[in-house]
Amino acid sequence: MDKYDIAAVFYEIADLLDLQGVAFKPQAYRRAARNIEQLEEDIAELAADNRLKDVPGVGDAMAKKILEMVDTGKLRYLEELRGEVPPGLVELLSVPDVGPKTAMILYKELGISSVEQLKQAVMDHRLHGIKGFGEKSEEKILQGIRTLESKGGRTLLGEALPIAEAILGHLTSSLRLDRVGIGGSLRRGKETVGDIDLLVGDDDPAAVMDKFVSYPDVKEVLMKGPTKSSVRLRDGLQVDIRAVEAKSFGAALQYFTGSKEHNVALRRLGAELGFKLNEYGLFERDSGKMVAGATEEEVYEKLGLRYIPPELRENNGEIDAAREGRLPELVEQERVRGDFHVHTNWSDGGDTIKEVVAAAVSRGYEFVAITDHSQSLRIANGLSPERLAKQIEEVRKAGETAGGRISVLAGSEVDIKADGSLDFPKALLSDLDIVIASVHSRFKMEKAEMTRRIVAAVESGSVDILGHPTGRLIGQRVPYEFDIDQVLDAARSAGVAMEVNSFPDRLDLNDANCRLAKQHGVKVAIGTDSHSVDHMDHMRLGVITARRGWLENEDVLNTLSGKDLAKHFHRRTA
DNA sequence: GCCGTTTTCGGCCCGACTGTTTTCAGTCG
Repeated sequence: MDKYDIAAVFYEIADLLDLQGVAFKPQAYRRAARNIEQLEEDIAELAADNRLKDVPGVGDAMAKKILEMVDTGKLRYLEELRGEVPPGLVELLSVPDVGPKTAMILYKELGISSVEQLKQAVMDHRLHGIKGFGEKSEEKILQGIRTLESKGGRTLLGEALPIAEAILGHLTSSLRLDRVGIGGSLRRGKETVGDIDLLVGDDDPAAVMDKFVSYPDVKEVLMKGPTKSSVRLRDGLQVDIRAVEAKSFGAALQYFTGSKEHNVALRRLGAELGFKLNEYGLFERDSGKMVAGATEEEVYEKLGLRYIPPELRENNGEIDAAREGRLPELVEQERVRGDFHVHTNWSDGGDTIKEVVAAAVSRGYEFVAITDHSQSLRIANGLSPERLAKQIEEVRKAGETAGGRISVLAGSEVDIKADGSLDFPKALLSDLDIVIASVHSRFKMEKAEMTRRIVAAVESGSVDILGHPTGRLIGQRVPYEFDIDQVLDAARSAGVAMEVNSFPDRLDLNDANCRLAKQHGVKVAIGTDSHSVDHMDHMRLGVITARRGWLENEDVLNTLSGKDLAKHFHRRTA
């Protein structure tokens, strides 16, 4: 069993103990599970060295259980617990508004032990007679089940962000709000979010709550109080808002941005320094005196830390780095000088080369690469060698027309064929300014074969960027199987960059792999993979993903000036 | 079940909101 298996066992134990009404132990198991998941070292090795108790939250009892799992692959204690709790009850906990207490009552009173049975019972109004359950309870639970069924999944960052911004616009259209912002996983830039969290610092919160629930897209008001409200939008997305006094805005923003793990670590640090940290501020424990809270910056400062950007707040080493002054200077959207990956109506894009160039100019870019598909991708109207040669001329002309305002790069997103060869002859590729190579077929290859295929393209001498390197589509398609370390090593030797494809359902490389690329000494090139000029705004999603991967300006080729860029890609051999 | 400048027992984050309860329990974040 690896660390994830062991953590999963502990999470399940926590749920089972919760259902039995056991206090405190569930938190202890969850805390240990979280720390086990984040271990850098191999847990079997820790076990062999008798160092399991070095893991925070793991004591004698849990160390023994981990040993048993490492040795036998099972845990008797878990089997026992499962025997005491009807199977299926854990599943009930996934229904919003059903917690351990409710789940146990439902089982004892009505024998319910699955979501399906619960749904049936609610429809038959069988919850009615039970003490503590009324009409509203049934309605709420039914709503919860419907939510679970319809939106079991999460919402893409690229979808949630514009919605959050629209709601903020609605609030500020008629109210003068000094301090207002997005919190939660959306602010941290996670690739998907479960809901949208908004925060307001204002001394008239009631007006904000009224305005909030009047947003036109609201389908249902889940709760509304003087400082806290929740709504569900027509598309099923839940939005929470919270209001605090202006003097607490920074502390509240920090608190509601999370992550939970980051906050736990931060509060612990605060406690060590004699402070109490909550959503209202940072307080001296003894005197109760407030020492920070209006801004996030001062909260971090008083804790002896450099300001930690939201994208890093995952308790992945950022707190130590902030204390020791070695946080990365993360790449910034303002430093992005161009887009490496844009399609036009020559293949499957919607707009002309001229329109793409104009869109790039209007975004203040210094360069834009025209990268249409290659001949094998028939479905996308991929270019034949002849058409590509013709397109290169067109691109050159567009560049001249644009004058000195922008450099227009002639490029291609060339297919990596199943045998690892490229979809255009080498001589033609050498006429281009920039070549992205991508896998678009035969996704289900065996791992070693796929690795060879991609490495061959990287080492071809014709490629500048590996396009959407893992091929995943968020929530739809898993990455293809290949050895990413091997590909990154080859890319480093060949001077090939990894794309961060910023299309909302790709974000490929993802955050963790961005960090991995940097560790391998490989640069990253952000491309929007735009199929219409509107898509070019997705650049920010790629930047956020790179930031979550701890990347700095120098790690990201989009920050290079046109001149340095030419130098960078010139190394490609013909 | 873990942890300790509160150190081997007694805490463990806690505030907001809802529904049904007539003073509070349960859930969520």
